[in-house]
Amino acid sequence: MGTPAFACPSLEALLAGPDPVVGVVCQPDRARGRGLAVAAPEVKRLAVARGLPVLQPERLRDPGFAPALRALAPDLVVVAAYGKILPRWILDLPRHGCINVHASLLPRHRGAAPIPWAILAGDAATGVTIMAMAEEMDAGDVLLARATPIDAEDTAGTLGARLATLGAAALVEAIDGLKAGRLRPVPQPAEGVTFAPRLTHEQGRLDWSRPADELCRVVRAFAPTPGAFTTLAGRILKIHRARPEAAPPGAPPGTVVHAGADGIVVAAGGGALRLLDVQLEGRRRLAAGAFLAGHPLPAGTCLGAR
RNA sequence: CGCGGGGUGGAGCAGUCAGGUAGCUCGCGAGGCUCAUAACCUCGAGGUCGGUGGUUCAAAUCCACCCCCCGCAA
Repeated sequence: MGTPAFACPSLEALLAGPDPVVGVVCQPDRARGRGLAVAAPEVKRLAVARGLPVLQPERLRDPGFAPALRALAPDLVVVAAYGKILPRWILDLPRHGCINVHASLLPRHRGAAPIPWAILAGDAATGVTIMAMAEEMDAGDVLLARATPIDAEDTAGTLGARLATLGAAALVEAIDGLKAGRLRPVPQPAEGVTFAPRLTHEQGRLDWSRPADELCRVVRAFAPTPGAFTTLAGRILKIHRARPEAAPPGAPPGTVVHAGADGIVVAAGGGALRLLDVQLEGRRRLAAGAFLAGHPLPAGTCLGAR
């Protein structure tokens, strides 16, 4: 059971393994994007390409779903970013239970958005955890965890891709371990629990009164989508890539203190943020130099005015 | 039929409303200045203005249809 791209490497890994994948469950196709075209989730596209049966219940208690899932008779259910809370009856259905691929080192960052939250928190490292699912969200016993350092250039995109791969490998390892009987579920420590709820678009708005290194983390956590943003003359300006640095003294937060091919330097609450890749609403993403060719930014221009 | 912005020399933009010589900031090439330079000055190359059709003496500009890119909202 999984829905977005994060779950695809895990599904691929299962397909490559010795155990048959009897079916795939993902969220329903949704009207999304420009023009509200109906689009299938990434996992469904992969499953369909591999000829797997796909279930897409709107609600898990839809009358047709339970019989359909039971008919697949899974011995084990693997969940990776499915997007719905599983009720008791599903957790109890497979003989070997349900295991989950979670993109953090539990008990840190329980919830829907562990990857951006790890970046926002300034964590030096994060990872994936394979756990035996319990009713409480992301609180199940840990079977296996694998860490990866968070690089200063990492974005939610790059980190997510890496964790998806790491998660797939850990999943295979965990299943092997379970079959060999050498994996023992370990309860999560009571200390160190944090929560990583879904991010709202508004949380990507850069508050220039905040320190530059914090703003830089927001940029990385929101990249590539939905993107951190500020405003320029009332229009949304997305910031795709930026770097924190020391600020010249005296410039009020949000003020452009330098603009050139080497970046647009904006004063923050502490230090300054050098904008490297930006995108004006309705326009393409551009490097600072290219952006400035058509949108001159005199020093003193203020960003983020409301 | 969700709302909206856009496609103009290699890059980014103006010009479109009030049809009539293709503009700006860069990049590129040549020359000059300079101890020197990514700086500065001069000159230059480079565009069937997304596509098709229509209106017109004349279309980047007006009309119709199509293709592509992007922001918002979900």
